[in-house]
Amino acid sequence: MKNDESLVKVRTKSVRKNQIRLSNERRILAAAVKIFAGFGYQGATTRKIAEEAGIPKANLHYYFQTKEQLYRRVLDGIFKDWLAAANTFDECVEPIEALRGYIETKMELSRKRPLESRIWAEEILRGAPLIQHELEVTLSAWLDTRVKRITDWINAGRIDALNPRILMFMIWAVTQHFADFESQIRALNQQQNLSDNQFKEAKQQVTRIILKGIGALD
Amino acid sequence: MKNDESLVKVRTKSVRKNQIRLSNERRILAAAVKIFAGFGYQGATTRKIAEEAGIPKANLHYYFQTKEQLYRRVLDGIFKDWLAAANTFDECVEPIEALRGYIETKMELSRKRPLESRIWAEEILRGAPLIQHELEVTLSAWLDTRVKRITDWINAGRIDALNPRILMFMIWAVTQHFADFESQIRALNQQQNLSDNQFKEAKQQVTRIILKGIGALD
DNA sequence: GTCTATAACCGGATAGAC
DNA sequence: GTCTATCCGGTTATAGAC
Repeated sequence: MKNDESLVKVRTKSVRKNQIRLSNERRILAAAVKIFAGFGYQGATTRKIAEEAGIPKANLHYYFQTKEQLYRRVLDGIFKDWLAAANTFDECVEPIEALRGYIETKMELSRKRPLESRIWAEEILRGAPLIQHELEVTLSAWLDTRVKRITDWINAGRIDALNPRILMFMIWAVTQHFADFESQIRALNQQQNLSDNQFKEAKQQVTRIILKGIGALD
Repeated sequence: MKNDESLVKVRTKSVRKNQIRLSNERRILAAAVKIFAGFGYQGATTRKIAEEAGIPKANLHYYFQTKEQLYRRVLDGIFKDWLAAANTFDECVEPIEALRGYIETKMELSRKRPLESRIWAEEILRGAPLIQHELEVTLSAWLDTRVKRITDWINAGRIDALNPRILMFMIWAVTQHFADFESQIRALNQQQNLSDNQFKEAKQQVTRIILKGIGALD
């Protein structure tokens, strides 16, 4: 009897602790995304992140031992989103629909989660010191799969003959630009972020130029 | 006589000093471009820059009182190059030639001076704290001029109806991507930078897709 | 699990001799 | 104009009381 009770207590306590840990980790990770995006890896300080999360700095180090560990966790989350954005691409058979869906998904991602895009961009700018291996293995394999599909479309005469990798680079470049260079776009738009209508127009124009440019609309 | 001699001496000495100053400033600025591009503004240290320039840290501070002043000088140089890249654009009458020339010039700039492109990109990523005003005034006026020309082409039916600003954003995004995301491209190209031939292919494909995409080839 | 205090270190900038 | 030594402020990370 006594044994059972104490077991229950231990389990209850352990569950609650896990909930506390999870909830605190989420708070910290959300704060870290903001601060890393705003100041870069070097410019971000654990003090700023802790302040943003509303906890003492020491608590942050209790949950994430080092700044680099925290940063890696943030990058991992972003990488998963990146790969998942291709779902639309894979589900569609037609080149027009697959590419349109992918471009629109990436544009939406830039609109709704620009911070993550900027953290990714900075990591690449710095030479991808922490994610180089992931790029070479996981992203490379991911890209190969999509390259094959595009090659099939070319062989079937559905789109112009072109280098599929360079097409993907173009799509990444254009869509992520709206997140990564947001401050420049704002400065060139009367100090206003693009309105929903302006962004919709951008999305449509980007999609149309690329699809027409590769002969998918011929 | 004595007076003349001393005047000459002073002038000679002054000229030599100016040459020393100019030559040292150039060394430091070149080193600063490398280090700022490789580590970002926060990650770059005056010690690293001084080492790269082959001088003691104190000398660097003799020529540029603060790290921020040095960084501003670097940014100024980059901004001038950016604006100058539009010369081809302005010299050509035909939309095809003007845009082709501009895209190719920007691609060449990404190829030959990727470090500068990355410094610019990081500054924008961080919200353009130091160059916001230049963007709002100088770059904005620069862009307006090009927007007018594109609008004329649209009205003359030479290219499709589109938002000229978004077209320019697309061109910037795609061309600068080859400098800013070089490490990602390398990881997806068997850990090799694009060869001259690969880059040439990229340049041609980028130009073709955009020109065809906006109906300039119809 | 939380928090205050602090150790250990590093970076920007300068003093002052040469 | 050059260089060594140093100050000062800020950063990561941890010790140890609660």
